Amino acid sequence: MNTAGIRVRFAPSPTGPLHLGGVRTALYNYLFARKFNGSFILRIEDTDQNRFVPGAEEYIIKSLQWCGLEFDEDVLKGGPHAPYRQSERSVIYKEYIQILLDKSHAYIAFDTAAGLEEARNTLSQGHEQFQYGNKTRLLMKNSLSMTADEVSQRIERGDRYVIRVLIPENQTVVFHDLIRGEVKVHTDTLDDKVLFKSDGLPTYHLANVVDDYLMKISHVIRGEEWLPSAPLHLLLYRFFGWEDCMPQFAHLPLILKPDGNGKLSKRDGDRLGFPVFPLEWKDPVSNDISHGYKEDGYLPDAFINMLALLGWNPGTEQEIFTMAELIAAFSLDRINKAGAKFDPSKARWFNHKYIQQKPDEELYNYLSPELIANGIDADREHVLHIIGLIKERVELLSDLWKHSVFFFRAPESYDQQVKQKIWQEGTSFIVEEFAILASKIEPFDKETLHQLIEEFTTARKIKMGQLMNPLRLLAVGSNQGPGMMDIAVLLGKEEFLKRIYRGLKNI
RNA sequence: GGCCCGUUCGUCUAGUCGGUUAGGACGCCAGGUUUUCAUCCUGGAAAUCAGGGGUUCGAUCCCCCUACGGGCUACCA
Repeated sequence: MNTAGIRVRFAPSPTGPLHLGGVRTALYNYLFARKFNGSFILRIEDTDQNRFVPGAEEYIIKSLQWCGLEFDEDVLKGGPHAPYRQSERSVIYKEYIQILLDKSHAYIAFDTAAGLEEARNTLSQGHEQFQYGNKTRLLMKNSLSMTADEVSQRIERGDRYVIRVLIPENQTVVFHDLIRGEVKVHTDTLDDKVLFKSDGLPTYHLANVVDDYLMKISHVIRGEEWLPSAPLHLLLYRFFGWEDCMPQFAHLPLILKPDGNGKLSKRDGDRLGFPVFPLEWKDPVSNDISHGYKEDGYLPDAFINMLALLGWNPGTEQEIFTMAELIAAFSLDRINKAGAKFDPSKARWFNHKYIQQKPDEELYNYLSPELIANGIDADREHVLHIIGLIKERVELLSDLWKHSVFFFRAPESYDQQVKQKIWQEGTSFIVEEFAILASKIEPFDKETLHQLIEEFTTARKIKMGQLMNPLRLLAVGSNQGPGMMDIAVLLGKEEFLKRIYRGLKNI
């Protein structure tokens, strides 16, 4: 493969929040670009004003930023092929659609919505659906079926019209997809797609071909939903005479819902309780809030790692990758053909792994705001210590607080199920005896405490658990947490004993 | 309906020159470590490679058909 001048683009439509699949498409483009020292470009495909959603573009940019996918050219920083928002490039498309018109590869069509509806009703024969194409185009109201005079008259009087591609008859379009190999389609099954809408803006098909050409895109890496229209795009390159510099195509498999079949959608996340969006999204119309990976406590590198392996694999047994490792290992030919069902529990596993690896200092940044929000003013060193003890058991960053709260607050209730299991005749007495001895030790550190516990349990002929479990229940309120001695030491002698006595009274 | 794409453990996948006890990971189960819960360690169950035909001494791997699943089929991307 020629790797000189690699340029790829991520081209979302700002019609709402970017979901998992979109992020993965962006990621694969990014990985591919970085691997070959190419350029990664963001192009906003906002040619449909009806579907414009305020805030969506900002959301997309912020999401990708959070993921660590930085663009070389985009709407904010510009670049040699600005503007990068298609709504700002409308003059360009007008110029190019005219070329197609002049070469008779496109034609003007006046059909109204009602007219098309009628055609769909009357021209569908049996099981065959109406298709605006070689069999029907002469029956419709367009520059092919009308005289030139009639056409110009209609235009002059202000009739609205669209411009359709004129699909050639009886040809086979063949192209090579980098993931799927050779794909062949007969032109008679293609319809005369609208290239230019009556509102003066192009449709995706025209805009993406013109822009990819103008922006010197070398590879188009996009979702499988575009595969059926790829032959049309190839035809457009041919009509423009750009076939020799046409980008190579790679159509990615879809991400499917975890249960059943079909494309993953926002609904599945709500239904099964996992986020499908990188960042939280508040719908500007309904005000509905959708969960985001960030807000739910996922680390961006874990999220990216998980996504990278959903549909691609390195051919080795490595599963944990830094971005640099992903860039080094990535290749398009190791992308799977079949769709991948999304597995939320694997996403959690990745996050768990990443949290375990994270330095305590970094985790501190996530826990500290939560402490402040809960009105806790704790010494940084102290908190760092706690994080070191609990991090191996937290799956989500948002669990950091849940797993450490008892270090900052004495329990208000005691798990009665646990009590039933561990509290025996004489437990209160043992605990009280122990508390008296513990109050005398100095220093109150792990070693000294350990020694005391050894001596105490040996002398009383009891098992360690008979002492430790009740202590834990009184100090923590349940059967959770790191080693009991670590907890006691971190709490400090005074607080520890206070909890013991208070607990004995209230349990 | 038409066109296109796909099909290896429940899930993500390895397997790319046809000969493997079909490997790994998540999840699940069991055991061990531990003062608890987790972590961690060990082990286990789990795929007649969608089905049927070929080609071949031999097919997960090559060819064909069928089934099933998915995508597309807008003046949306």
